[in-house]
Amino acid sequence: MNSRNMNLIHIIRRFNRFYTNILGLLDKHIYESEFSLAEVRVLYDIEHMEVCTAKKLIEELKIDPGYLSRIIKRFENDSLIYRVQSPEDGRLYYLFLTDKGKNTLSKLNDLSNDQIYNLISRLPERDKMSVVESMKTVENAFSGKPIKIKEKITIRSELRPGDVGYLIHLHGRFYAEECKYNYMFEGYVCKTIFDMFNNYNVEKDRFWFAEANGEIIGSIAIIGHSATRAQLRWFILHPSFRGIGLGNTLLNEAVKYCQEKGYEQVFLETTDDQKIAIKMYMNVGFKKVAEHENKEWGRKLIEQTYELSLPLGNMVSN
Amino acid sequence: MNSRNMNLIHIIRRFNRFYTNILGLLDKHIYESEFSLAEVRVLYDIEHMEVCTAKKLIEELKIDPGYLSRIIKRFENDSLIYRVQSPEDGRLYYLFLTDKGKNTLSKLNDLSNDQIYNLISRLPERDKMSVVESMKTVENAFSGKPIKIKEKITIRSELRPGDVGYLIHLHGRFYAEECKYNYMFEGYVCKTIFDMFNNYNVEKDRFWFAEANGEIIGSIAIIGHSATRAQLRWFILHPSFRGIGLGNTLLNEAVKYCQEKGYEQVFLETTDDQKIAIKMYMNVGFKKVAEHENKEWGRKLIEQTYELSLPLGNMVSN
DNA sequence: AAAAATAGTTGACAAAGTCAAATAAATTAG
DNA sequence: CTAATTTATTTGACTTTGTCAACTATTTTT
Repeated sequence: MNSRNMNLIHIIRRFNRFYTNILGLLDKHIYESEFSLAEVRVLYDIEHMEVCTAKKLIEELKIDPGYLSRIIKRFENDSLIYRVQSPEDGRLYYLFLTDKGKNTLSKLNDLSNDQIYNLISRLPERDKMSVVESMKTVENAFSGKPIKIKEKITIRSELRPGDVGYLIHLHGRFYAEECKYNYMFEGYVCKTIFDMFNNYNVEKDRFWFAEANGEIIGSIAIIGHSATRAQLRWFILHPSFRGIGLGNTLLNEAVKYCQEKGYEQVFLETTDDQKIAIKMYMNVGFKKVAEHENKEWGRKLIEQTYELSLPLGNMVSN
Repeated sequence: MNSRNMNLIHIIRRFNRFYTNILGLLDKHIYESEFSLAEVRVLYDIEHMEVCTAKKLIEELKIDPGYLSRIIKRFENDSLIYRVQSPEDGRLYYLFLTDKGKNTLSKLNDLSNDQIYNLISRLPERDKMSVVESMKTVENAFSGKPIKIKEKITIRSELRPGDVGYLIHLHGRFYAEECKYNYMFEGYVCKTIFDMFNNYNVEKDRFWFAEANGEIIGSIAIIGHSATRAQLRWFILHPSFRGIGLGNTLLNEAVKYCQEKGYEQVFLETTDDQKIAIKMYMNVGFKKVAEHENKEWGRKLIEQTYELSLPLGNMVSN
């Protein structure tokens, strides 16, 4: 352990002492409630785990099984939670919050939020940003992975100022990082967006943005070209949020919209190296109808056009 | 409490849960020692306070007087500490570590250091630095010390993929928020970027990006139109980072570059509502040379052209 | 000199957490 | 198919940790 490391260690230890106090301060309201810290964490985890059993809580919270057992018993007596014995495995009991339990937790959450609000509200806006970014940095570094939690992702289809810029940013950044496209690609995306705006109409065109923590992490759009023909465009996902079904969710939203709007033909343009996206397109029924070479973006690529025919009257059948 | 704040609160709460676990992990070695966490903190504080009494420890550690009294008694029995009654005030007892106590604490410290070393040793050097910087940021913010924000901002003039997208994002977002421009403005910025890329040349064109926490929070660019004439474009600052001289820094960089490149005339286009920016432009010597009306972006605006003449041979005089 | 305040101590207690043994259901080995 | 083993949870007995109020000793205030 060299002296540089010792320096880091000292700073980290000081931070730990400091943050222990902050956490203590924030948890004080819990001491004033009828619940212990462990109990609140149990309530919280029951709410946030999809399937919750005592076993899982023991692992997650590193709590003593006997201790937990009694907490659960007390919660059940107070009808904050109820238990359902698993039909497949009689040893397991699934835990659920009752309405009363949800209510109680929600009040505790509100208190907790207030405490944190008090802590940060007096900070100038840019310091808030710095603090939050710093926390993300620490968390990412120590957990070894970018944070991704699917439940925190929201999808909205309203187009807001700044959205298309961010969309271009994502395209420029990740096509360069992953496919080695050059800067001309980002310029090309700018042009497609500009052209779109010249004909933009909320009645025929639609964007969807997936957001996590208030930041756009994915997008897709449908642009109408005629009453029956539309184009699917700008389908992209931040790499940290792939593989969790989010791409399919966006794609399905887009196709559903086409059906509802009565578009009979949807086409899209992509390049042959977008293997995963192409698989997803084909899964929902897109077929390749044309291809040609493109060298504009620093690599030799095959640009491909895919088309999806939507059966007329599909809406009626639903 | 608005939704932006709620987002911050969620991130902070997640960080708190996460860091509670980290702290728990780090404290585990203490559980394996013969001391409780409170006891270790008492030992630590006796060592680190110049003059230590029970009273001070009670205030510092927010520990129960009775509880502390017993801890001190035990420590004295184990001859980890010794007490000296104050000659001025017989109610006070000054607390000191014995050699044995110092030794014990030092071993505990070593354990603690090792734990932290394990935590950070597997991180790449860059991450270690950013973790430590982030911790300092959080600590400063919460302890009321203002964050020296300008120290955390870096300016780079290299154009990277994703940059112009983010630049468009900033324009779309903040011109809408602050000047009520409509979405067409963002489309217009896309077009200006696209046009620029069609003639982009690193020898004549240059971008500067101000970054805080790895995120772009400001930009400016110089685009050459001929050997002697250039345009200043895309000057924008995230509102949270205004008023700290950053705008002038960027503007000066841009003008300096023009001088170095031998541009004799620099012009820029803006709108009459950009009062603060215009003042900055005029401060460095820009003069209004033309104006005309523009209604494209949802408001009646006066578009203005400013021009700066750079004296020939200015470089020589330096 | 009496009353009030302060620093620390003590006893009685409650809350939080631990450990090992017990129970009940599932899985595996023979 | 039964016995042995494993797994999820529970229970009893216990320790540790932390709290509260009453107490002593000393100093400060009135």
